[in-house]
Amino acid sequence: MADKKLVLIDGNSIAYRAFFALPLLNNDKGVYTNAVYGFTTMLLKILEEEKPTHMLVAFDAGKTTFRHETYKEYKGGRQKTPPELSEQFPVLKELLDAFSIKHYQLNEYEADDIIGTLAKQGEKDGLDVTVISGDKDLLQLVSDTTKVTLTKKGITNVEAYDPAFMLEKMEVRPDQIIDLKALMGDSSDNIPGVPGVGEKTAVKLLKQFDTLENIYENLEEVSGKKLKEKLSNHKEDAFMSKKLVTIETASPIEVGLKDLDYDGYQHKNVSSLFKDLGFQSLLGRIGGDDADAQVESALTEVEVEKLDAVPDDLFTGKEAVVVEMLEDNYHSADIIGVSITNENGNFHLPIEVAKDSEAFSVWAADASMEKWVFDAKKTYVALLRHGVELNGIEFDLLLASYLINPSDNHHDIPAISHRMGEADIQYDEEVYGKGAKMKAPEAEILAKHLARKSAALYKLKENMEEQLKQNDQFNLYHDLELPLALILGGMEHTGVHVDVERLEEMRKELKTRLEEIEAQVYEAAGEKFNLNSPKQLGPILFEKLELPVIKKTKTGYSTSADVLEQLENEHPIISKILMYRQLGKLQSTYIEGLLKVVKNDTNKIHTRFNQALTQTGRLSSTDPNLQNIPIRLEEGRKIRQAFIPSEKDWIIFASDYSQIELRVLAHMAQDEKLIQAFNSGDDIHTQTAMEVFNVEADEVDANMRRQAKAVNFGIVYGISDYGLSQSLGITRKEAQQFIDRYLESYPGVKAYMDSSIQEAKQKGFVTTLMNRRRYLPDITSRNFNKRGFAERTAMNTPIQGSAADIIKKAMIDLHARLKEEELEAVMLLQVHDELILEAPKHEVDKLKEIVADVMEHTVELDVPLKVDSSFGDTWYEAK
DNA sequence: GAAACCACGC
DNA sequence: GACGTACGTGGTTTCC
Repeated sequence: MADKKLVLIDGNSIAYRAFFALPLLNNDKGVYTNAVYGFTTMLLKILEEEKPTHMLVAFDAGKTTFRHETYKEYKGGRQKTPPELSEQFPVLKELLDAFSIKHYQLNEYEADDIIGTLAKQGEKDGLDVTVISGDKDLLQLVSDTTKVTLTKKGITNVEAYDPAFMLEKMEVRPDQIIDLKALMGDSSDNIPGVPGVGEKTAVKLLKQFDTLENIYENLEEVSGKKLKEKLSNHKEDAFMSKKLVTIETASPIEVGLKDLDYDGYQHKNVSSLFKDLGFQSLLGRIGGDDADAQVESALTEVEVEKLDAVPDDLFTGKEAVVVEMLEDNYHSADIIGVSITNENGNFHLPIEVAKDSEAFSVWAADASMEKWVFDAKKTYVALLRHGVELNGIEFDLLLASYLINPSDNHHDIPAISHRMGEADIQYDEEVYGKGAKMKAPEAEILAKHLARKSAALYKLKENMEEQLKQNDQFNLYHDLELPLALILGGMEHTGVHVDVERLEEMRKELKTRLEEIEAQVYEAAGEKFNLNSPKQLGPILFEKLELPVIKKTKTGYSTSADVLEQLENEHPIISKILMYRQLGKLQSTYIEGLLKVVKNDTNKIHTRFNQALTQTGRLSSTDPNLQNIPIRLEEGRKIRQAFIPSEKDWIIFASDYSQIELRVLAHMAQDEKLIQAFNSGDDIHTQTAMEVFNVEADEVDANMRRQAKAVNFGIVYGISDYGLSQSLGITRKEAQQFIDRYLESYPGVKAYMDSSIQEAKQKGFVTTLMNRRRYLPDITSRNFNKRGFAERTAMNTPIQGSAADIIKKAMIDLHARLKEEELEAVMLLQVHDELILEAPKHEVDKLKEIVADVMEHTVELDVPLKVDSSFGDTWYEAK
């Protein structure tokens, strides 16, 4: 037994194993960590059990290897690495650095070759060698002094192969592994082998003939005519395969054993990273006496100059700017500091210095001076509140990150930095605390934290823009989302005027009615209870009143509206509960909810549109959500009476796209029938009913139209047969039949849907008209559910996302047009397929023409876009 | 503070 | 046959 021990780890293989073995968890900062976590548990185990004196983790480099010269289809057809995994590789390397473990990759070579080369050197120098991988190919390296440990199931469940165990388990010797692979091939690496020869046959042949060469020299002795034929027909494939699977043990590596000395890690580096990654459970496993002590941060020192006046020569025309607030509502939050980074360094400005400085305001307003920010809208609105107009915003890290991959939630400077392999920054939570404990740190710490943020911003611009260009998304980013951010900022800042007295009136009226209904419910139930509690309501309905149980939830009886509606004829209490729910919702969410957020000095509401959240490209609206103000039921619709113009003799003006998603579908699918349907101008749901039920227009009754409408709805939102069955109250089978009939009626749509799924499988993502992306890693999942969901998403996102692209572009065009025509009208809200404006009454005629014109022609599709407009003294009247 | 349930819009 | 099913936001209750 040698006293020196070399451990060689196949980094890619173990990372892949860990990624697929563990659920896709991310830490509280939104960085995916499952592969890193799995890798770490394995690493800790190895350190404990193997006690290596020399160590290295090898990674694959890039796309091509010298093997591609032999066979250009090598590893062809392989699924692209999911972005959720690729983004973990930089973190993995950080982890290895923290453990002081050497890692290495070499252009044109695979991790296998690096490992093979070092294993041979180790053997020669008399070291015990252990190779760790999940790839059976590595077994060819097994010898008396080299053992290969393969992951079995999961990540820490492993099996160690020495020559004896190999013979027992694989029935071949280590040197026969390459012959074995040459015969059986390997579909995951696209290695052909001999078709029809699997593991069993290959082992049998090798037992008889020992080597591949020997098999072919004695082909006549091979038993079985078919097998002989197959072997002789694919001789070239077999020998090429052998060449491909043979590990290069003399690769031109630039590291040697002397570089691989391993004498443990610095405890503080590892524990600090574990804390960063949220690996609380692993902290205990690395022991150390300061496990609970405050870990000093591993950050490098940052230089920042604190300014109490703005010097004339501060600005260069290319600066990264961070305007920091603690609370997330930038319409009211205090600015706690401003940080600027340019080629001369980092500079910190207290907000009083910034907003009172003439030089700062002039620079801010100067569009020729570039500003690079994270969240243009937030930065713009926050400064606007302090009377500073920010022009010349050239870069928005938030929008860039969102467009590159919307599913990477948590788009913030530290998280993005870590994803890009820049660790020299802390998360806000670490500096400010969270929840009730959140507060600004002392000035020195704050200045440094903000300096790190603006410095990161300054550094990341080039790389992010490069990624956008490579994705062909730079136009989407630069000419659509970035200008839109400022328009949205303007809308939010303008706010929507509210008739507070009207809301108060409604509240009083509702309060009385709610109390009446509540009393009636208690009367009918025979006891008082909390009517807002499903947990208390359940037993009353289903035990005391013995109503039939239709659906259960995880925790008890379901009392949702669709359940209650089915019970309406069973007991008079039900309709009262439904009414209570309906009115209660209006009262708490809308009346009281809106009253809570009205600014008392102006009676205005300032929502925030989240432009970097939805997976489809739509906006969302919070605090309050003005995209879900009731309209369907009259009772709720009256809420809209409280939304009024901000000036006397002004009106509310609303324009909405008619069936934009279905029109987009017709265009993208190039379905003749659907295009024809829209060109004819007839009612689309009736048209669908005619197709699906195979009847003439005058035979379509209300029920058929209703069903056709639900199917159209399903197509647009990508719902499943189950979803459609729920909305129509039919069985899943019947729903599936509807969908099938729809797709038969519109063969172009069917072909398009299939191609979307294919595209997702091939590229790993789908795209919209303007190149927005959505990654769908689940598209190849073996889990029926996940895959089904991914498939429906692949069909639906290009439609919904393209519609989102279009209305966003319309907003930019309309903004420009209103200015051009010198109208006072302003946009207030966007609700996915409609725009709400306010304007002086006398502009109405012009608006009717202009708004529809802009919206209908912002893009030209193969079907017309149609817009309906209306106006009135309140949002309610604009219908 | 988080999870569960419910309900509103597109 | 699985297993839980468009995208969001927000209110209330309940539990830790």
